[in-house]
Amino acid sequence: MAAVKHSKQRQSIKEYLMNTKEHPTADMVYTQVRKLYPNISLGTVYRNLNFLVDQGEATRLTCGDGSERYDGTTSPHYHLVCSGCGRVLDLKMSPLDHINTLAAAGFGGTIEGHTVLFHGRCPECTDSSNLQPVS
Amino acid sequence: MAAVKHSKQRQSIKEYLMNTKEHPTADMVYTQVRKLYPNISLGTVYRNLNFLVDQGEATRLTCGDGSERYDGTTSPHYHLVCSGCGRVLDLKMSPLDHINTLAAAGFGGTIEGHTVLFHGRCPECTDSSNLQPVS
DNA sequence: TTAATATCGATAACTGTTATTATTATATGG
DNA sequence: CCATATAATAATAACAGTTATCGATATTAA
Repeated sequence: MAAVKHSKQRQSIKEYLMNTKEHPTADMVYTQVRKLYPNISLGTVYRNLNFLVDQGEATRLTCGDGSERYDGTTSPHYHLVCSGCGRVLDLKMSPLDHINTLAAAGFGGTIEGHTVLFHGRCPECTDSSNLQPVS
Repeated sequence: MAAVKHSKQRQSIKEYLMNTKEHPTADMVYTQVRKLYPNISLGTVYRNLNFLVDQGEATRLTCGDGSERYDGTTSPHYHLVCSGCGRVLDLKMSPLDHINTLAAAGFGGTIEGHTVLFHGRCPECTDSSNLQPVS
């Protein structure tokens, strides 16, 4: 049954995830939550991020930049990775359900879902031609 | 200028990539190419895979399964990751150019491209309900 | 053939993540 | 309110994938 117990650390990680639009990596979560709980361990951050994803309370994003990112918004939406500053932004567009049908056409198997990642430049980097990562 | 020199190892890696539909990881490439060049180093495999990607002669696929995969087919197409056997398969569907326009609508930045990864079950795993990875 | 240097093989180093373990915090029943 | 059981923690070791280093080797051009 594995009874779940509450912990301040997990709560803090969850609240940070739900209130940020940063799509943070585990290390970014660690940096933030350490401000409230200076003794928190990076292992605790990873363990709880995995826990939250398993519970469906967070989503893991694989953006191909070396480390996984986490998103407290679990409703389906798409992301853009900015080639200027490296940030990951939410895009306001409806779910592309029809592309599953397109993928299934002529394919003998089963399509269960998809992930889409757009790449390009965020509004700031489009305007300024900024090429540097944000600090 | 960095003059490029030919090497049997690189040639062998390139030929394997172009002739397989496996979407192999670096380690899978290493295993294969070692049959022809038993002394090849894993570092050489990584160096040349990166080289080929940089030259536009191969594509890197980030499938979120821990290691990068490589594809000798550089023309745009989409992939399915099978949740049964873990393989990555090509899908026969046309490029979804219109979704870049959808993403750009109401977004202040610039859309340069996208990647799509479908998840589901390959024909074999759909038929057999196989849950084990292929050997 | 020789000289210059790109590439190699071997291996160390690095990064992101997971596993281990003794200790601490949380929940529960008396 | 206290005792007990055990989930969660902090610290740290271990692990996997990848990159960097470096002396030796192979390729190219003169």
